[in-house]
Amino acid sequence: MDSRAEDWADELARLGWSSKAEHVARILRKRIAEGKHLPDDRLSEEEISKGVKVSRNTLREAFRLLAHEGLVEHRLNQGVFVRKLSLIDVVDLYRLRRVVQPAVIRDLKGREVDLSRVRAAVVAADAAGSAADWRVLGTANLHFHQALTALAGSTRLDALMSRVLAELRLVFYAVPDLREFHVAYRARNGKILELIAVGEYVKAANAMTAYLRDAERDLVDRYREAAG
Amino acid sequence: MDSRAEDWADELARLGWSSKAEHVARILRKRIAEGKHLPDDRLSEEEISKGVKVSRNTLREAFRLLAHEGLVEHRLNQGVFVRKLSLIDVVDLYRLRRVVQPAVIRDLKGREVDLSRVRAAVVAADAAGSAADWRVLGTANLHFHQALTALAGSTRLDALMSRVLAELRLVFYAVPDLREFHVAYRARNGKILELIAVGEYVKAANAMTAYLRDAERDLVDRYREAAG
DNA sequence: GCATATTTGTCCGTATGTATA
DNA sequence: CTATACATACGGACAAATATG
Repeated sequence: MDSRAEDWADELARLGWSSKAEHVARILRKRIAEGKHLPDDRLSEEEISKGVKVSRNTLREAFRLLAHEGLVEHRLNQGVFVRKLSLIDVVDLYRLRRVVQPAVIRDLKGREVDLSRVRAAVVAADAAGSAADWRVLGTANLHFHQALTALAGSTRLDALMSRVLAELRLVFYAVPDLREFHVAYRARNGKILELIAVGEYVKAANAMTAYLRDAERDLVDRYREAAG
Repeated sequence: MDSRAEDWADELARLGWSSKAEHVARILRKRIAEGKHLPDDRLSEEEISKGVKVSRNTLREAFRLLAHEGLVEHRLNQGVFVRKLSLIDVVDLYRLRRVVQPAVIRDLKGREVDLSRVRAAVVAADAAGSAADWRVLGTANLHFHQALTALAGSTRLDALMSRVLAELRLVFYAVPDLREFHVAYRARNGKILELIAVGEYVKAANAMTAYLRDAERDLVDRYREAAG
């Protein structure tokens, strides 16, 4: 995509520490999430290493990290590309979500739950409804699901869902206009939250299952007609 | 741990394909699983890069991969160490398993399932019962759970469980003698399999939940008295 | 507490192989 | 088919941090 020098400037500004490779990975992760690099874009080693001012060796370390997360793809001797997910990937992602997410809800029984973050995500989604960019709404919806799985209280599960939703965002970018899609499912998120709030965990879990099934079918259909 | 030259020879023998960094990562992953590098061992860059005959830069890429999987740990300016899991990690791992694994079983309802791989793992565990090394038995038990989650049919879920169980193996190495532990739970694996085989998915899922709860408590207790 | 040796973190130059115009 | 561009991998270099005596 773009690669003007000033484009990197602000990312470079806050050089919070960790290893340089992690830091660069974080920058790229964010840029991909924001759609600055779209699926199938090549991430040139030279261009980016110049942009973030790290050596190519260090940059390659960062690429490995992202490749491992499934955000970028290594094609041997061709470099790394922003991943373009196949239909198989979409199905796989939803299959995983249908296992994990309803289970998280079901397991809330008997525990005290703090729904504030979940509620905040729903509110944000409502607010984003009028926004021009559907990506804002899409992101809010993803936050809802992220916050929901966080209720399980496992950092590893959080990390998993974070990566799953990041991959899903790549799907969003590979499909033309998803405004309608995100709007349609926003309401259902709110319903699920309400069921949880009143302790109807089984119903909530079932609603989640149904939601995931419908969203998958919908997305698959759109994906099919978009590319192939 | 050990680092004699001939020790690397056989790993080097089959230079199956992929990038060199991936290949080195595979070797190290295997060596760690086999206990050749124990928790808290330092993995010297120079030593290993000499051993597998790759440059330090390439080795560092491999380290990043393993660090990302949680098998090794980067300590700034001290290098990478085989990860030593804390009690918090153990709890986190089991919390995740208690969400995912029973859910996988519950979702088998209405689908045709091929239990051959699961059955094979149980058989292997039985066979390993008389083996001198409890690690063989422990590995067989882990294979059982891996095969079970594979029934969900999601490659990402497989990858997740693969990493979770690899981390769990690190816990095993950090605790003195787990022979008794593994023997105790082998039987319960078999019971779960039988319940699944006759289509009693809910009972099987509950059995899995109970198993995970007991195993966690047991492991945590042993871990406590072992180190701290 | 200090000085030295060791090891990591980072970068560069370069040689080789691979894909694409 | 050749040329070009690029990724892969290597080895060397140096500063900075750490471990050791």
